[in-house]
Amino acid sequence: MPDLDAPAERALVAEWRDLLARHAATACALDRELNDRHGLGMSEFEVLERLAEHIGDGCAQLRVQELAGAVHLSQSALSRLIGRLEKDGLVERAMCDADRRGIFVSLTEAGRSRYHQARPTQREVLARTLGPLPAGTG
Amino acid sequence: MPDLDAPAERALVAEWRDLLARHAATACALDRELNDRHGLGMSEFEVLERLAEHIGDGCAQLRVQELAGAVHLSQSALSRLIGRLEKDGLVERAMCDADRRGIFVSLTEAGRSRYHQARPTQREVLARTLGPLPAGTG
DNA sequence: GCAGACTACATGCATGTGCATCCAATGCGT
DNA sequence: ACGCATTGGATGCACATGCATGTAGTCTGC
Repeated sequence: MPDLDAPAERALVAEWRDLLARHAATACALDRELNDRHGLGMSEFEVLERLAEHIGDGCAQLRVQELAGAVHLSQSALSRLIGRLEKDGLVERAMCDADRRGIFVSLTEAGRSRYHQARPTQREVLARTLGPLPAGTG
Repeated sequence: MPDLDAPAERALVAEWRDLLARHAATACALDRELNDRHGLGMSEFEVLERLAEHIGDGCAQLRVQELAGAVHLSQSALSRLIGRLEKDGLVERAMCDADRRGIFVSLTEAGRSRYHQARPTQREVLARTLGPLPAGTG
């Protein structure tokens, strides 16, 4: 059996706590600023960004499942998130011919515009929150 | 205005996505295993751990506010979390004489026992999930 | 000692999430 | 072509969270 206070274990716990702290700080700040300034949540922005990035690939559409992996959300949560974005006119759902059960999600003009407005805000928050490594964690 | 595709910015985004991925993977695995094997959530475990650690300080009690900072939860969420732990008999709430509006939270025997049972599980998941750094992130 | 500001915690409410499930469509075996 | 397992996505439901607010206790100024 491992000794429970081994240095390796303490380092692991410290790393986990640091990860938790950085995630909480960044996610919180991101959610607040994106919401206040652009009416977007953190995950909504991530989805818009994936869609915007994918457009560069030539095909302006992405299946729901692919997005799920990108934003670390369950399939059901992503389905509703896309529903919200669609309700706000930021994305559109379209069926795809090959797999008629699959849904293609694409950015609307409004969605592209909103994304471009929000991106500097997100980058700014990331720079502010992730940039400065917290010196003393323990 | 900054050029939006500057390397520094891309590095920032990559760091953020890595953080998100590591957090999601670890939190998800942790929640699942702690729940399956010990009936605890991730945050519940964290609270028990803080309480257990604090006992070593000589005083077996912690104010709710102090726990909030440790688990990155809102005050209301923490209040309800403590309520759940109390309902399960894992912690006890006690008033403190000095500030009668403050609440001291302390581990019960059952809580201490549960924590000691759950700790190896948590450490195991951390080692499995955080230990192997993902080599290729970009 | 009392009024008002403030602090610590609890609670009503709206919302986002995951699990289980449901529905539609595809693929496979016969 | 038909039945059955599987996949992609939507939905009912339970639950955890955050915000705003409520309640109890403390502190300051008078």
